[in-house]
Amino acid sequence: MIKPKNDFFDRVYQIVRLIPRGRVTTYGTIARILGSPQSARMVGWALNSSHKFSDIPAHRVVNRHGLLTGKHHFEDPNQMQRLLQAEGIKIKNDQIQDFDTLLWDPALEE
DNA sequence: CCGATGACCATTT
DNA sequence: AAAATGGCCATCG
Repeated sequence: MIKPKNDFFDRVYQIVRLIPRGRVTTYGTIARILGSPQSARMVGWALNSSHKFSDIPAHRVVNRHGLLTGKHHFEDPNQMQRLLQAEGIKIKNDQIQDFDTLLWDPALEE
């Protein structure tokens, strides 16, 4: 059987990887899907490790307000905003516009 | 080994 | 209504 503890990390990666292009999700949303609505911090930590991975579009993951809180952790802070804009997402002052529309919730899709 | 921190969110005072 | 703290799990010193 699987190990829930290690799975936490992996599960975050799975979900982030499944984020469609032009969409964004939040730490809290992912955490809720994982089964712990308050483990959003671990989601952020998982993304921190995701830095070493290449298949983790962390730029599509933002905080509850659609604010690019983690941009500072990227190779270049501007890159996160640039990537999102490249997908058709409009950002102003690190704030995603129409965030409510772009928000992708797996629970709603599946 | 123990203490502190971390890209957050929700609840309580 | 705003501010403060708790909670979650793992990694770093």
